[in-house]
Amino acid sequence: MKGEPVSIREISEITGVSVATVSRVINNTGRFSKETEARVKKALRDYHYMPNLAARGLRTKRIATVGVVVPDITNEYFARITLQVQERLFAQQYSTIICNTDEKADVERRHLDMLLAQQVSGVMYVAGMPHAFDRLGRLPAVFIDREPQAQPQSGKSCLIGSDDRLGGALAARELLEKGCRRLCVMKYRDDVSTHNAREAGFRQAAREAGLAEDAVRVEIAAEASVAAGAAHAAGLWEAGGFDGLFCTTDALAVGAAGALLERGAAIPQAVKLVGYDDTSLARYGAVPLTSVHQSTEELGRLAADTLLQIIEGREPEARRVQLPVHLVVRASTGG
Amino acid sequence: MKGEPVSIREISEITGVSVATVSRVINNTGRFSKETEARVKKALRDYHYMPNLAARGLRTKRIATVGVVVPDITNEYFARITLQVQERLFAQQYSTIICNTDEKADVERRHLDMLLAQQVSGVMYVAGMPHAFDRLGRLPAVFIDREPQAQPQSGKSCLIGSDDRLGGALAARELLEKGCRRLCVMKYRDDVSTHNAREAGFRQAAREAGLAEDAVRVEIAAEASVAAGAAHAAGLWEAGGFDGLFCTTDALAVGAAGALLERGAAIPQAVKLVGYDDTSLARYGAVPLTSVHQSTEELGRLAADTLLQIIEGREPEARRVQLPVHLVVRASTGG
DNA sequence: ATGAAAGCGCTAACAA
DNA sequence: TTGTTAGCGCTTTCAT
Repeated sequence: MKGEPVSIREISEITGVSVATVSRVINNTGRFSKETEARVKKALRDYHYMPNLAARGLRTKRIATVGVVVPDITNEYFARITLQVQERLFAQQYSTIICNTDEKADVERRHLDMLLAQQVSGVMYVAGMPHAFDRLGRLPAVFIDREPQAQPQSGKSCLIGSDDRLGGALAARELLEKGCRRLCVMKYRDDVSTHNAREAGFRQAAREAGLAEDAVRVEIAAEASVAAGAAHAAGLWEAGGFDGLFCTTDALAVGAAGALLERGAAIPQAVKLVGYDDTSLARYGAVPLTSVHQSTEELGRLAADTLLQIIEGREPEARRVQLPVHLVVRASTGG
Repeated sequence: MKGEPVSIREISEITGVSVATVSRVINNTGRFSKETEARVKKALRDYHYMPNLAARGLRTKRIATVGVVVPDITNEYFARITLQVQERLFAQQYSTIICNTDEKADVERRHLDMLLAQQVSGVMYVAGMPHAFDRLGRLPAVFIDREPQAQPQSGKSCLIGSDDRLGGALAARELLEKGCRRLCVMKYRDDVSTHNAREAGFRQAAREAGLAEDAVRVEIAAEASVAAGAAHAAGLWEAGGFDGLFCTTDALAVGAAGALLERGAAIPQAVKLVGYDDTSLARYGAVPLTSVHQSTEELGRLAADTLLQIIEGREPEARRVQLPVHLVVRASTGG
């Protein structure tokens, strides 16, 4: 089928026009007659010409590839965003190199070095932990979801997120409305902007509903896993109990649900539970989980478009976006 | 932090040796004195030299990048394999471009063209549907999980899979052992090698246990989704019922479980259910699901190593591998 | 042990 | 409208 790839020079020889003209036709730059255009295009097709992207990249110093840095691609929520970003960029003829950091700074650093060596034209951080910024320089970058601690000063970066405070508030209001008074928040780490904002929104809503400042207990989980959720929920329950629990991630909530049921705490009768991200675990889990839904489609789409705008030198529509979220109510708060 | 990237030529000027020698030191080829080596390496470090991969790729006609083609990265099973592959390749200094095809032939074709234009040194198909082979040519390729219909003749490709017949047989034996006699298989499509093998293994085991040839009903789902599983299970149930159902994918099984419970069919008392892939949905779903477990770690690791072997001209350890699978028994078959 | 120089495929001045 | 040419950063003969 496909022997050696044919180069622009061979097309030039075949058609009898110069390589420059062939290049012009390929890139639709400069001028050329309708007639040569037709001849060249025919040859391009007949010989299955494919541009050598390495050569083009070397010459132009930019390549239609962006890096996507994500902590864990097996996390459904991240995967959905990543997929959306990839599809959107692909539609604009960009390829994406997806890099999984496992939340490890040194892995992220190596990935970034590699992306820079590839001369990628931009980097998308999906829920990126704020690590290897020094490497980024003036490279166009868009951050989805999590806010980096130190914005690279270049002014070339944007933050596309959801309204996490609102998400936390929605969770609190749901629990309060369903009669809960002894509230807990189980959040993932203490240094992740989104999870902190969820907690803050939750507490504020609780305060506004008249609860005492210290009425909301907070538990911090080092991992966003089902196992961690179970362990922490067990601890909380034995340490005195509660009637409403907000977990800043569905996986934690699923773990909590399991541990609580095991201990005889009926959901939603004895304890009501709210998760975050509205993943399939929330929909199909043992206890259908009330959860805060973020639009991954919108997030990914907007982030991809914004990154392209920065790359192409246009002014991005917005440097800081907070998309709305909504609550999906299920059995874990009584339907 | 990071200004313009420094080139090999600048390092040459800084150290006073020729670019050729710098290149030799970088790639550890040819000869050079200990002394120049030290001087060059110091400069490399001091000035944060990063090779321009486009230039290198242009010159050597090969780039340490492979494409990974996957139908749906939001599928946990595929994501786990993909992640494993990516990590393994990354450890060997290869980057991966992950391409999501959504099972669409034209999307796959465009991805493949792009990968070829990038001059990737190989392609990994994760559960690839057998489409755009004509494009592949002699490019090293490894197929994980699904068998392509037309093997590219190059002899440059391998198939790394699990023992799907065994998986089907394990499912059948479990159902039979737990007393089921009216068996159904719900499988994903009719043209996917793995799912066909699962069905075949299931039927064979049923036969060997003395069931009549036509005692196993087969239902084909066009999508591997929870919704499709629910719809087909409902149809099957109303069409006459069964007491044992094997779904070739967990998502189908989860959907089936929901639909059956809705119709008053208790699991596992009235109906026993086996899924496939042992995803988190099986572990944490409404009905803990007995499921066939494949080692995604092993699959990904082996596939990555094999692809590298082919790329680097070594003889791959095996052209056709079938890894063992095992059954994880949970409540859906009575624990 | 090291250097000079060619050239990978392409784009972008500059010329004609 | 088209052609000529330089050169992107790197590796790799071929000299020395």
